[in-house]
Amino acid sequence: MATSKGRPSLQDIADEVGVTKMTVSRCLRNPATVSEVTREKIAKAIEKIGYIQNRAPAMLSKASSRSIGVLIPSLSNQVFSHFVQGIEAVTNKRGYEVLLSHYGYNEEIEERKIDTLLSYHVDGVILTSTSHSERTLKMLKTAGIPVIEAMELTDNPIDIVVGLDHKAAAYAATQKMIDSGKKRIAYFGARLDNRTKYRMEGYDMAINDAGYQKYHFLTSNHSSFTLGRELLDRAMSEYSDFDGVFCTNDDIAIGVILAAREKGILIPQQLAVIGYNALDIGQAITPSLTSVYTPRYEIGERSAKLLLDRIEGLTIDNQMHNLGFTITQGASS
Amino acid sequence: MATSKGRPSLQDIADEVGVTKMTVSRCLRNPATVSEVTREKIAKAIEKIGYIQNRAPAMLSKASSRSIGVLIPSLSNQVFSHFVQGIEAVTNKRGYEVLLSHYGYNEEIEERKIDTLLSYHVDGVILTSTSHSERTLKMLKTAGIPVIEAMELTDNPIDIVVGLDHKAAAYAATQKMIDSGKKRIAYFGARLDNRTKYRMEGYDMAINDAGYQKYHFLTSNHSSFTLGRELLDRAMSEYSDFDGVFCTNDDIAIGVILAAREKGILIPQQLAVIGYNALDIGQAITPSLTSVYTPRYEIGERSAKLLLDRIEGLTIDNQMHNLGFTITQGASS
DNA sequence: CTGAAAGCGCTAACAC
DNA sequence: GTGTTAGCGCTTTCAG
Repeated sequence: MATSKGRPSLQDIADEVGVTKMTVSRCLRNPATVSEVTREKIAKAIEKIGYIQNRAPAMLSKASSRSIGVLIPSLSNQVFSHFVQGIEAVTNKRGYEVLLSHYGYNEEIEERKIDTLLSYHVDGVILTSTSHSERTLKMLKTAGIPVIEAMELTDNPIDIVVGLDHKAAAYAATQKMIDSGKKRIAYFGARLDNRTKYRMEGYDMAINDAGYQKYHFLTSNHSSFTLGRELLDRAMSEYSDFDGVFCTNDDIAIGVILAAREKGILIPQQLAVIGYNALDIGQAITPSLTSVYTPRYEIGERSAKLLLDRIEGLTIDNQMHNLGFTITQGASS
Repeated sequence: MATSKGRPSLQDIADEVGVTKMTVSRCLRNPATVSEVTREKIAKAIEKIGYIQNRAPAMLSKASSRSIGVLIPSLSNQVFSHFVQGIEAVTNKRGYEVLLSHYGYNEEIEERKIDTLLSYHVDGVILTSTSHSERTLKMLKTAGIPVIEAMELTDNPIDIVVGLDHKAAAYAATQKMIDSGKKRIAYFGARLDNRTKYRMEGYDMAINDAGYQKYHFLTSNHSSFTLGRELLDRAMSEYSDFDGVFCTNDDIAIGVILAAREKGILIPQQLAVIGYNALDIGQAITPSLTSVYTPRYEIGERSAKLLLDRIEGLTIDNQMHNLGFTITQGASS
């Protein structure tokens, strides 16, 4: 009976203890259903043999895998790090595992990664975008598992959406600059993903409402600190009398502040700067950065909670969860 | 025959086409072994039905899962983002999937994550540290799969190690400062993980060899820009006449430069600063940061290559792969 | 509280 | 080029 070759199985533990693998299986999932003596013997045997769970059979039977898939666009952005921490705070507590994938803001890669996650029979998926390829949508539908779209809102959700209104946030940030008396405000954008587009729309609307002129400076390059400098140079060579910049993220905003200081431009007197996401580094520079704080940890938590609730069959009251934003006042505006 | 309830299976496609699932299975894994007519019919059926792969049976049979596990300590550090990109460049090309986990520099979490990865029957694992819990080591041994330890070197490897000599790199960086005439050089360290310790040892050795005095300023907080400022304040209140700082990472170094500039300290004349990792932001500030470039992308590539080679049964010539470092000369030293 | 049997979906090995 | 059979390791169901 003892298999004893290759990776240990429940049978190996059962043999060691002198019961059937069924008893061991029960003991692992619900210790209370096994007598205390047996339970202790099994625990010792598992320790001794070094048993490692095997998820394959559970996946094969229609049983749930107690794991969820999470897709993030980038591995080097604190925003998504906080987001995942929020998710894991919930999954840890409720006994689920997270399978993590990143797709570099690329819909095709997203599609491939989702394919892989589904092949592992995840019980649900959390996505960090609201636009997906046709095949992605079809696969998710075929899989028939709950899906959360997180970070941004949409009128056309797959199912549940948890995020914030980036357009409104950008509107508020731009309006704040307008209120402070700035009249020639530029928008610096990088990497043309959805959220950047929403932010630009918010900026556009605020500028329009004020009756001012729009100035877009965009690049499809990945955002970075040096990009802020480049965009500032470009903007200044085309128009010299800006008095404000709303940047699509903090990295660019920091780059702008650093470059502006070198050029002797006074911030915020000559040029007000507002960023987006309110990352730590904004507090390390002088002047400290005014930014839009996005509650990504909370978005992660809420997303996971709703997903697990739905997986476990609870009914969700509403589909759209807007977790808002706040503007953190720095000295740069 | 038609199952048609729940997720589509190979049988559903087989029924649609009028062959057995065996033919479909062959067609998926090795299209050349199936007639062209059948192949096309199967492709259409898969498209129509929306078949999603199921990895569970393959895992159950002793077949390889064609996936590897990768453990990284942090989700918000460009270093590991580059590292994973290097890995995926190789796995994509060779048809493997990556299962990603992060453990926040915590050995216990690493242990749990490895447990999970093994439960998915990954064919191999890439770790980003060389110190692991007893149980981690036992599990990896029991699983009997190839393991790579990446990023740092060790005398006591599990199997293959790919990385660089952080102590030597730190020694070189410190020596460079000494060569430039600096005599009172401090070390700023955060989060006391292995690599930070190696860097401190390199610093210590260089300072000792020069016959100078060591000055350690450490904190176990997570590294960040604001930390650089705090460490500088602490250092200056205890000793006022530093002329150089070697920082355990670029974030801290940037924080130091920004704070020093505010205090009117001239860099590098009054205070030379050297960082570690040579991230993009070091080029965005003035003065640009001198730093130690670590070839993490290449480490990722090499790690993946060696792991897949070993998985596929090739013999690996040597266990220790030192990929070196270079010092990028900025204006801060 | 514990055991026995069936089956999840796929693939390796062997026919034909 | 395609079909048949057996079995991976666990859980579900039904007995005892």
